[in-house]
Amino acid sequence: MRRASGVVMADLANTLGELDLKISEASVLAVIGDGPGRTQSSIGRRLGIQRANMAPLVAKLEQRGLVERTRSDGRSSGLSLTEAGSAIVERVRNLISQHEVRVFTALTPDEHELLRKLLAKIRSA
Amino acid sequence: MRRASGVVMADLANTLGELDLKISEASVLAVIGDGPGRTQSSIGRRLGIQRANMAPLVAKLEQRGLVERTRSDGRSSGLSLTEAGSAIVERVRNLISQHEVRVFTALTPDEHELLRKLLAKIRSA
DNA sequence: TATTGTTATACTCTATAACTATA
DNA sequence: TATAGTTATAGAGTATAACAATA
Repeated sequence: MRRASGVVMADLANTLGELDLKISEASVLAVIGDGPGRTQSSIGRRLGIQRANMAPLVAKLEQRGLVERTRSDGRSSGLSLTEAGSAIVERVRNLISQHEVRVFTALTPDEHELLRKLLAKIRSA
Repeated sequence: MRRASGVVMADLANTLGELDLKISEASVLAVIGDGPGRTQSSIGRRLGIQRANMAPLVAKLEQRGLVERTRSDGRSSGLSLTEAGSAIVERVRNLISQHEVRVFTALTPDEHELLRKLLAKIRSA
């Protein structure tokens, strides 16, 4: 499992490198795109990224002008995509689609779907 | 996939920690147990560990008295388990069995087997 | 020329601890 | 007390480059 994951992640990392994004960064952007306004802690919990590691990650995305913070609370901000952020997320989604057909070409759609379900069972066990 | 792998590997690392072994170290010991006499480069190729990273790993196992080298070539040695090494490999195999039932408890044996096959397809694609 | 073992090095990912400010 | 953000730090895993000795 570790090695299959390694193969897939290496291809994904390579693909996203084209946009100068790490997998974790692209994931965060995608989550913000799905539903703006979440705090970085909340996004971290959803993605399994720790608070401590979200801080520099989000700071970098903000510095690149992809994400902006809107103060919601004295201690937290809701995150949303800038125009540039929305544009890059669209490109991310396209690249991920290409990546998926490339990596899962050895599997039928049914097998792909089954794999997702089996992995989800393990993740939540 | 990355996160499912993370869950499994975290449990395995924790389990093997009882023997003060990393996953990579236990893997190397198991491969040597399966067929003594291989060189460390050969073992590295089989496990996807680079030559450069095998050196300190094997040196550590040798220092712990688990592995010994038998000069085969002017530049390489065949690796085999010491008595202590054989003993620990047996404990490793038991711990891995326990780990597998624990982690794959959410899957039926058929699903477990299917998962193995799907992952193997991706690995070699 | 190619391979083995080795050292040094660096980057990523992940994890914990501790601190501040706020709820 | 609990939560959000932050900083610093440490442990793994993984990767490349370079070298000596040997095939």
